[in-house]
Amino acid sequence: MWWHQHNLCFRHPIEEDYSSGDLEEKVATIAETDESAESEGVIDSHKRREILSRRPSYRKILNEISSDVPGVPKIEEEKSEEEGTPPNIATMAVPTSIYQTSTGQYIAIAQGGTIQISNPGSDGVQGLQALTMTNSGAPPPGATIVQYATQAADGTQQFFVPGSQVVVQDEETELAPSHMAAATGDMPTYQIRAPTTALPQGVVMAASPGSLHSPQQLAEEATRKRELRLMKNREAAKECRRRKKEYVKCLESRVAVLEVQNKKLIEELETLKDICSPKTD
DNA sequence: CATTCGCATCGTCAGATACC
DNA sequence: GGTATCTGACGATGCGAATG
Repeated sequence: MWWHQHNLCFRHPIEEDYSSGDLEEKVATIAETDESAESEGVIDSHKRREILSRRPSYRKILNEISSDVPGVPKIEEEKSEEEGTPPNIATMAVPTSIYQTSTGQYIAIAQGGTIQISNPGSDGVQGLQALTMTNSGAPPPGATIVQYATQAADGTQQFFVPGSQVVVQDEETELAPSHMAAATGDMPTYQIRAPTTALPQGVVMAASPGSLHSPQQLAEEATRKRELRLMKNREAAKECRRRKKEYVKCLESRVAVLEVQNKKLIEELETLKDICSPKTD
């Protein structure tokens, strides 16, 4: 029943990257066979159009599915990064801030001054590297942060962290022991430095709220807000696509189940026909 | 080897929807 | 009603296979 209702909701004039429209139609056809098209004519055209125009989110749809149908996995709220923590970072401090660099690396700054850096290409925070800052502390009041990194003129990577400091990736693995704990293997090493130059293009240091005065600061604030919005939307788009994939998978499995069910019913019907009208010859 | 094609993925925008 | 979130649409990019 739920499926029939959702099929009404799913019809959408234009499908996106994953054209699940055919699949949904297929499910609808099978479901109608399965449930004898009982709602046919029940919904008047106006109401139907209203329903068609509103498409609930994949999370909502799948969660409803999962509550109705045992075995259908639920889409978790924030599932990707928090849970499924790989064993190699199990002993690390819980990050309080996670930033992403322009190269796709993730930097997690934990309480106690631990910086965790994950390489791009790995899902979530796999491959995190722990770096302990000995000179880390609470950021000065009013100074907030920064989720950006840049390629410095000397080819090193710089990450900006709370406290107006810069995490600089060494070109050679040459560690500054007073600053960082030892990184193992061929992991890149990093140093905490005071920023030597003005912030690179694209890096915005946010001021504390209420301290914005000049048009330049207002513009910076606007830029920061935009970057934040874009970052959030980027993540939202990723999450949405993940949910859509899951949703399509769910539809596919539903199709498979209904096809088997349909086949069985047809066979049963044939058997009953044979029993009820035996051949005379 | 260069080009083309199809496909997957991503980032962004804009509009719809959900939430407070 | 304002803000946050979700998602369709679009364009860009990268990759592998097919083709000339």
